[in-house]
Amino acid sequence: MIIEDKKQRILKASVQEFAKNGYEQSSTNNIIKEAKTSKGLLFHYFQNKKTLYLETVEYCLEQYSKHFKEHMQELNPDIFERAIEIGQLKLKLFYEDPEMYLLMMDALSDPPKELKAEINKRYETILAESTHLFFTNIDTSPLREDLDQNKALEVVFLTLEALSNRYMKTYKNHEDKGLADLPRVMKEMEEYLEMMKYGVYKR
Amino acid sequence: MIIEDKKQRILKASVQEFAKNGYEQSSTNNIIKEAKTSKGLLFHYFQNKKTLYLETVEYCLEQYSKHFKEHMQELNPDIFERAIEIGQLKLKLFYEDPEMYLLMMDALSDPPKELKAEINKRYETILAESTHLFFTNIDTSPLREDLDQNKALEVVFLTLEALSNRYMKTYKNHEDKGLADLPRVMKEMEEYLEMMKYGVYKR
Amino acid sequence: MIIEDKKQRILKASVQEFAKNGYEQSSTNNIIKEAKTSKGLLFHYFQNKKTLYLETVEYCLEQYSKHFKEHMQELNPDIFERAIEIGQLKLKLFYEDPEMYLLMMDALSDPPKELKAEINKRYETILAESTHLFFTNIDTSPLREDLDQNKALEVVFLTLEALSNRYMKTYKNHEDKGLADLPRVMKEMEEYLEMMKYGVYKR
Amino acid sequence: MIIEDKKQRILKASVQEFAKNGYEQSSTNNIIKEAKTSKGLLFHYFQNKKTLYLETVEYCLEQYSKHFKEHMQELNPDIFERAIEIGQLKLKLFYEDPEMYLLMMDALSDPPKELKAEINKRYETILAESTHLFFTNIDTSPLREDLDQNKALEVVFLTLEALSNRYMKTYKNHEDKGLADLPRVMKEMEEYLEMMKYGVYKR
DNA sequence: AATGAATGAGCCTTCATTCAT
DNA sequence: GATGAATGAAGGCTCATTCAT
Repeated sequence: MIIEDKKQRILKASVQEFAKNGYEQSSTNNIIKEAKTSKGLLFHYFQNKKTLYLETVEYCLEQYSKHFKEHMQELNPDIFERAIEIGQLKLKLFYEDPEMYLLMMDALSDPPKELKAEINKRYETILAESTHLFFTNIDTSPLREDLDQNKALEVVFLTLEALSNRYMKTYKNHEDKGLADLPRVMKEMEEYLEMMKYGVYKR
Repeated sequence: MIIEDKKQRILKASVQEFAKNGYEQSSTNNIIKEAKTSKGLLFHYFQNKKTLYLETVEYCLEQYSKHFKEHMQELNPDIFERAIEIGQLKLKLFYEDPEMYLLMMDALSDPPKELKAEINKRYETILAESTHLFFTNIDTSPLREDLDQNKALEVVFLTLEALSNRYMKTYKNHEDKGLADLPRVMKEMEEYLEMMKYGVYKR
Repeated sequence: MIIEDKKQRILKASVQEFAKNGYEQSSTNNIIKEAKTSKGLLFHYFQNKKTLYLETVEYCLEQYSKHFKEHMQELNPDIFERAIEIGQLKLKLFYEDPEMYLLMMDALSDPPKELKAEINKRYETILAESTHLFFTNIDTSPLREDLDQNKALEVVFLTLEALSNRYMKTYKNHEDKGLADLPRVMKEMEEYLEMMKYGVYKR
Repeated sequence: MIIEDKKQRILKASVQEFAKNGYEQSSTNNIIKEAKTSKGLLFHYFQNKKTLYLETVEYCLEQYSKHFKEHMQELNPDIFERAIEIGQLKLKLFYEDPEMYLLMMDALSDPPKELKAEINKRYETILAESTHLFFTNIDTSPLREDLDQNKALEVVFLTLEALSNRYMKTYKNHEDKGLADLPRVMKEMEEYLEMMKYGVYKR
């Protein structure tokens, strides 16, 4: 703990810096200033910027999945209920530490091209698992029978993603970094999912 | 024409560089190398990197809206038909010059921090107009009456955006820069929109 | 006249720019912007920056000595009266066009080292003449006999110079470029010279 | 000592470069070439050119006032004796390290526009003190009673300054950088002051 | 006469990384 | 483990000057 102090501080500072500025635009100088430590030490623990980024992302992911597992209840077989539950959980985690969440998302969905190969290779299992989590053991009986079932499930997934992207972009664009109130956002999410459920047109 | 030669080449090279690397990570060195011209000339035409970026984006937007207007048919009052038409048109424009399209999108949706204010100010009208284009004179009679109508329309818009984002990301992530075949993508888009229309659950 | 229009404008703009920023720090870009003409023309009339500077200084000197001769009265044989007259005249010329005066002084007393040789060679006659003007046909009879006469005269010259330097520096340091009122400055000058007088004159 | 080696060398080289070329015209490239070190190190110690200049001037001033205090004797109450003593001391210091002295003088009397505000603020106390040193505890009894006493003292100060300016300019203009022999210059200074003396003193 | 396109050297500054202590 | 001195390549940008038109 005490011995890990400095390394921890570097990691924490890295989360902030990378989340704010992205990989290339982040500076190890800023990081050590924020972490109140020295250049040498940073490169002693993490051989180079790449490694630092990779381990920072790894650190975020560990935190994330630890919390995720803690709060994860039994999965609801109804795709919409499940989407709401997962969406709510993600929102809660985002609220707890927005920078950590943002960095993780950014790293996974739009990694620095220098590291794309490495990151993709490293996390394809995780990504697959998390997708699996969403789609597995779904009760497909309420689905319209004339639809390609995979596509039907996927459109729910897609909508959830779109909402989350939009919300995160809103957060990033605001200077004050204030968070919209959680219940309102959850409400909105449910409304949109509801429309997916039964469509927007009369039959 | 001949006189504008070099300036054009700088602009073209800028589109490529900025689309590929983003604002900060792009290098004027790369641009002049690509445009086969000199540092001095670049800064003779464009006072600084900011201006170069701004004018490059402007150039993309002009090209885009010129083509857009050319191909724009009369707007269909049915929201889904309209979404399909607009979606198809955007896809076609994207196919014609993907980098130009990407840069424009990037600049508008996630501008470099340093230029955010300027870009937002400059294009808020355009953005408003293009949103207006989507939502104006829609026949709302087929919409379910128990829904908030604005939200209903918006969810269609959101879905279209989500699909387009996903598709663009796929393009960007592929090294070979091959384009998926157009008809297939259009087909997919229609399927997803269809699900929005009547929902994914039985009634 | 009309044909010389542009050349004149370049010259005028050069006076301003060189007076404000000195030789090296001045930019031909600023000059053509101020003169509302083109790069090409500047280098057509004046082959290079050096020549431009030299001719600008020459232009100032011509203006200066033209005015000087116009207003020059018969020289008073009393060294103090003469100092006052010359001092007043210089002050008046400075008031008429401060930048022109400043540039000229600067060029002669502290030329850009690249041009030092050239300027010194070109103006040593003028400098000699102007010094001669001060010292020639002085009535030395009131001077204390125990003094080296040349030194006695020179100390008057030196005092005049010191006052003028101090005044010019004051002008340059003020942002607003306001000029102290002329009569007050002349009064001050006379007071200082008066003190000198009893030092070098018999009683 | 050993550890400060490179920083010292940069400082020394800066004194030379800035004294020779002035602030804007000096190049950090020249400085590192002279100091036989690297670009990176210069900006590691001094964040930017401004800071480098400021710290270089500071360094000169420290050296100067250290030496000044060391050699300063009790102040003579006679204004001319005091002027001679101070003049001699300054001359000696100038002889010991002309570039250092020149840079300091230049920075205080004609600072780079960009830094004028900062320098003035930083050194107004020093300037005030050094002026105070000249004028404090003067025996005014030998002064002519018909004169404004402050002006009388000031004219002595002004003369000393004028002489020193002239001498420094002579030094700067000579390519060979040879120094006129010290005793001769001191002699000359005394002669000029002597002439002043009878102007402001009673007989 | 008049324009401004075109050039490349040079400017200050930032950066990730290495290494001696 | 911990520091920060040291490096040089690369960044955006300015400059005087030339030249085709």
